[in-house]
Amino acid sequence: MMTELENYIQNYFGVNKEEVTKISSYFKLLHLKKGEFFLKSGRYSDHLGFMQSGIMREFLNTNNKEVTKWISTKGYFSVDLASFIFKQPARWNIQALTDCELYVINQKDYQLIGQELSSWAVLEKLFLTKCFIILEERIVQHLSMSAEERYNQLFNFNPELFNQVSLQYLASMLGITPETLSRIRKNQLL
Amino acid sequence: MMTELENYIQNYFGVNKEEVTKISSYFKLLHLKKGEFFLKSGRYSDHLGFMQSGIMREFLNTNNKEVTKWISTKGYFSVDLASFIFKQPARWNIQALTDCELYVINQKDYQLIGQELSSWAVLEKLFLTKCFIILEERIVQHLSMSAEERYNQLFNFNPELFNQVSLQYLASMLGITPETLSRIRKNQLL
DNA sequence: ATAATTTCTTGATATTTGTCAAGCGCACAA
DNA sequence: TTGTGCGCTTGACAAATATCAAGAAATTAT
Repeated sequence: MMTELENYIQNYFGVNKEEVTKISSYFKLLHLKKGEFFLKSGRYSDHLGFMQSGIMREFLNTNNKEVTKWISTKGYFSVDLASFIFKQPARWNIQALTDCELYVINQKDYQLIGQELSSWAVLEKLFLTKCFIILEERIVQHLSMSAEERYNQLFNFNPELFNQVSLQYLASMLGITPETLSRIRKNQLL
Repeated sequence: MMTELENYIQNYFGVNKEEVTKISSYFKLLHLKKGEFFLKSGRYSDHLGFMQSGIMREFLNTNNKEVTKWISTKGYFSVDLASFIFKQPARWNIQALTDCELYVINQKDYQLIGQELSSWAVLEKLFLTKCFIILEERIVQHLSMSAEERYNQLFNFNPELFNQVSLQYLASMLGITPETLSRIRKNQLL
């Protein structure tokens, strides 16, 4: 049976089975208990994670406010990209909201893949571009949509999230207060 | 004398002179008159541009609203990344607000660089990551800052912009109306 | 099961931001 | 010069969202 990671690489990047196996062999399975941190702000993000199961939250603290940037579920990569690539101290906290299974690769092995797999540069490019596009889409949403529209967008994209994750975190990720989210949701019922 | 592009590659990516010259030889200088489009939404973004001089605006139209994503000046790359990398129709319009000088490279030559320069994969990774980080920072701003705070951030980062670019575009880029920007600026004087 | 704690909802109110309409000022053209 | 148009500002008002406080609901711990 294939892991989520293998599925992802094969489907998203269109890589053949052999290479998929090769790539995924560099990753190791990591279990995180609910509440544990995959990364703490200020540390170095020296592992790239890919989520097999569970839910994680990426957030930071800034002028007394906690900002949730993203909720990751099955099929997402999890890393502080700036820290991982540029070897700076991490800005983000990444915490498990439930027990999680992650496939992780460390910096060193990540470098190794690049040396051993000629096709890796292309995959890496696609991966980074995808990360960029996701953020770009969110910027557009903030520049052109109301809180309610952003909520609908997120809800339609991933309704289950709202049963699995504390609403305060989703509110923060949408850039609104929990009270406003509560009222928007009430509105949607009418 | 070095071009902005060569400066950028050398300083930002820490590449030696020889490689810098090699890389920049793939780029060709392109002149754009004020008002001309470097890219139109729906077309394919088959050129990556690097700005030597002038100002360009990246925007799209969505439900009767024009959204300005970014104003590019000297030292910025200009491209619809999703279109350039994934070969999709472009989402963004890129238009010259003033006469512009761009160093451009087409898809084919871009591929070639990768094949001829072993170090290219690393540079590409850094480039894409930088693009990502810029957007990530903007997301954080929208999740945690008021319109006025975002204005101050942008103004402190690049005050000249407000003398060179129509305020309505800067308002759009900040995610606010021109009226609100006008009032914020009035406030700042007191 | 019960108590304790946290999260969610609701109401009242304040603040921020948007909308619409009018007027001002500057640039450019006839 | 004198319009003409466009972008910017201002005012009055409306809508969206935040804040604060209280209570209800859900979750967690004892």
